[in-house]
Formats: sequence, structure tokens, C-alpha cells
Amino acid sequence: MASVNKVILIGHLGKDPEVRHLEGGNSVANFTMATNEYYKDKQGNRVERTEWHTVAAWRGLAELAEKYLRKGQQVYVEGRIRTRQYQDKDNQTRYVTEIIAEEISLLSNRPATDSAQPVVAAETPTTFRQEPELDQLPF
Amino acid sequence: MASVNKVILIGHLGKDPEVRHLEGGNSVANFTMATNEYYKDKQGNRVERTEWHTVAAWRGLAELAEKYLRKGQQVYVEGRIRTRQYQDKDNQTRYVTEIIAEEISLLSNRPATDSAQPVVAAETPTTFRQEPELDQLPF
Amino acid sequence: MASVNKVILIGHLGKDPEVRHLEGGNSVANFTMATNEYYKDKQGNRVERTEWHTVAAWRGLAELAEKYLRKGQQVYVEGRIRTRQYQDKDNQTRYVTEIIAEEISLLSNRPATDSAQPVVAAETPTTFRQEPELDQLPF
Amino acid sequence: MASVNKVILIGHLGKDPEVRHLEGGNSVANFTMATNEYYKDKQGNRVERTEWHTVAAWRGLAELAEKYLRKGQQVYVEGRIRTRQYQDKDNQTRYVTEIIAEEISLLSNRPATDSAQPVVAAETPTTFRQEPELDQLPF
DNA sequence: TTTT
DNA sequence: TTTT
Repeated sequence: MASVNKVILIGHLGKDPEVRHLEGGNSVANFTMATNEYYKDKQGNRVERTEWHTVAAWRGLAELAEKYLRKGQQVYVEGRIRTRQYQDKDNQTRYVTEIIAEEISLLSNRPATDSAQPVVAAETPTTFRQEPELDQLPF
Repeated sequence: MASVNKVILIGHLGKDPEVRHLEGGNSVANFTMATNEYYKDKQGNRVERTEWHTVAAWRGLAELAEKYLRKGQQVYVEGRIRTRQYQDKDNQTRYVTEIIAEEISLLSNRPATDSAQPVVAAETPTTFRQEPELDQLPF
Repeated sequence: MASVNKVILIGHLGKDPEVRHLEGGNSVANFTMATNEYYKDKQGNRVERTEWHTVAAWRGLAELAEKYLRKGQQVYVEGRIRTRQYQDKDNQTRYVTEIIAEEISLLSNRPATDSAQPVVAAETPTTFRQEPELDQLPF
Repeated sequence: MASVNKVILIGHLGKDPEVRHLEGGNSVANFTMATNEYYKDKQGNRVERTEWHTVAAWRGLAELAEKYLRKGQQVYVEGRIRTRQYQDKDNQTRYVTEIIAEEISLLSNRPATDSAQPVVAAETPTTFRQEPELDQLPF
């Protein structure tokens, strides 16, 4: 029977997306997002913990991410968890967990202070969805 | 800026889907789903409350709902809330709130006792997504 | 077996919360939230549709809503769908669907232009959860 | 402003939960869950990919997980992503990503074939929530 | 590396 | 009745 693997994040981009164009014609944009948790320590002091998420946007979403996302923006990301394994330089198996984005929405328009111009014009679309891939079609 | 309107339901179908074919070529399947809440009343007794949800699946999803969903099945539905208004027979404005399905997954294969044959063959797809409509494309 | 009834909304408040104090000591805050959908009509024009959601926050969340939420703010609301029935003035049964809030987060600090002072100080908490009720405890 | 870090999984347990009792009185249950994706490869063949998720349930949820969860059961898990770093035996920094469970619901009652008796009696609660911790209280 |  |  079916399963569900869904992630919903709201946070700020830690850096501008980095886009790579792969052999075979695919492209992927990677960026990081911060979410914050707060708790009180044993002395009752407010403590903040930042969780950093690595997001990967493929194909059409990669291009939209490259065009519209900038460091510091507040975004909503919906996607799924994927853990890849690879061999490190010592030939040991390592794992990296990423969020594969399926939908990205802009929640704020404010770019990072070191980004020059306003990112998004007023009439710009603010929700982007991954076009359905073969692997999302019923079969 | 963007907004989000998302519903996630897991429950059992209250009846087989009813499909209507609209003028203009569109079709829509309607069914109901029950979710349950439990609480303790003031005497400490366990009380169960059933919430009934009306789900509408359009176009391609309507056909899949008609084909694969049966009363009693446990399903996962992801969608959005939509409230429509209409005039009742006394010409008063009334409102009805529905869940517009965007994804439906089968979590159990058990049909209602009054449904004759097994609903889903082993090799049947168990997750269905609405094909993207014009209103889901970035523009 | 268990069921799930979950709603996630991101949108702007249509009005300040209205708080009622019920006999029995309970309080409830009601407010509306807008979410927007876009689609292209048959002529290819961009059309916007606004969906209005009625949110109810009970007890502790009611007080936090009253204190921190204002018309125009962008908020994240997580909750569940509840449809109540009541008798209208002609003694006919009517239904109203609400979102019972379980978590509310402030995504923007900007109050409506007609709200006088800044709503939230820098050090203000920005995520509020409903304290667990009897009906949320395992039993 | 606030952020959101939410994960929703539906899948089957890969093994019985393993519970550790930590110094300081805390306990944690770890288990794995599988979710499946399907896609068609370039030859048009149906391919299945299994994603394995590591779930950690703390304190009260750990005890409930130990008592009610078994290999093979279908569960709904709601939680948040957490990546921890640690030093491996070669003193290199490594990362591991887990889902910290906040709610667990039983969707099926079927234990793994190698588990002896039925896991859950008919009247057993089937939804478990983490009791709110200090770090979940508004402050 | 974000944000308040 | 919100927002861009």
C-alpha cells in the first residue's frame, strides 16, 4: 500500500541558490534554509537552536529558484526527504540527507542586505511547483 | 506574497464515490471521509466524536476515485479547503465547505462488507495525484 | 485505527480576533484568514480567487491570539477541521465549518495600517501552541 | 519571526523500536520506517525506490513506542527534522539526520510475522502525542 | 549561512 | 475582510 514522505519548512535562506547543470540536460539548485527552535535550559534561560536544511530543486524548479530566491528570503518549501550515500575520499560510505523540493513559495520579498536589487517585482508569481515527472504519474 | 491552503486527512470512506459528468466535459467525484477524535468528558468517560468531511476529486482524479475507491477503505487525502456558496430553495445564501483533493493514496485494501470483489489488485497503483491544471502553473 | 485531520494555512488576517468568554470559564477567539489561488481563465487572463477561512482558537490560544494577532498580519496556522451544526432563525439545520487552531506562528510583524502601535516587540514569542487538552491525552 | 520544521511520514516499521535509558532519566526509542517511491526508468519499466527514515521518540513517546510499535506495522509519524553531528572513530565529523517524533498513530494492527502475539487490543489508544516539553512552551 |  |  501507499506511503507518504512529506516535509514542510518555513525559514530563511542561508545563501543564494547554487545551480549545477548536469550531463544529460538536468539541472539542480541547492540552497540551505534555517529553522529555529527555542527552549529553556535548566537555569531557565532562553536558548535558541538553529537547524540547517539542505534543499535541492530539480529541473524547472531549479531555474525558478535561481531566478527568484536569494539569501535571507523567507520561504515555504514543501518536499520529501531523500538520503543519498556516497563514497568519501577515504572510500568510506557516507550519507547525506536532503529535502527534494516539490513546491516553493515566497513569504517575504526582502533580499539579503548584500543583494543589490529588489528580487521580485510586484506582479511576479510567488508559488512554484515542480512539474510532474514520470515518477509522479500513476502507472 | 504567497499563501498556503493545505489539508491532510486519513480516514475511512463513508460511501462509494459518486461521479457526475458536467457539461463542458469536466467530471467530479464526491465522497465522504470520517475522522475521529477522542476526549474524556467531565465524568472521565471516553467519548468519541466523528467528523465527516466532504471530498471532491476533479477530472483525472475523479476517474481514479471512481475506479479504485470504495466505502470503508482507509485513504490518505491531501488537498485544499474550498467553501462555495449557493442559493437554497428559499433563495437564501448557504455555504458548503469541501476538500478539493490533490492527492489520494490507498492505505488499506479492505472494501466495505457490502462491496463484492476485492478492490485493488496487488499490482495496482496506490497513489494518485491530480494532473496540474492551468491554475497550478506558474505564470 | 487512528485517523488524521490536519490543516495548514498561511495567509493574512482579515480582521482583529474577536474573543468571547463563555459560561464555564472557557474563552474562544475567532478570526478570518485569506488564502489566494490564481488561475488563468479561458481567455488566458490571470484571475485571483480568495478563500476565507474561519479560525477558532480556544482557551490559552484565545488569549495569545487576542494579545498578538491583528488584522493584516501574515500567520501560519495549524489545526483541524470542525463542522458544527446549528438551527437558524427559521429552525432549519445549518452547518458552519471552522479551523480549530492548534498552533499559530507569526510570519510578519506588520499590523494593518489602521492599527496604531507595533504589535510585537522584538523579544516576543512568535509561536504559540494549544496546551494539551484532556482530549489530546492518550488514554 | 517564527519558522516551521514539520515532517509527515506514513510507512511501515523496519524493526521493533530499540529503547535506551539515558543517564539523567531520559529515554529514547529509535526505529526505522520505510517509504516507497515509484518511477519509470528510461526503458519504461516500473522501478521502486525505498527511502529509510530513522525516527527518534523521546520520553513518554519512547515508552509508548516500546509498548505498541512492532516491526511491520503501518504508522503515521509527525515530527521534525534534526541533524546531529558526531565524531567517528577516526575523529572525523559526521552527520546523521533523524526525525524527532511528536505524534505517532497506528494505521494497521498487523505485527511482523516473527512477532508473536497481536500488538494492540481493540480498545487500545492508537494516537500518541509527545507531552509538551519546556522547549514547546511559549515564553 | 538565515531571521527577530 | 487580508496580502502583493
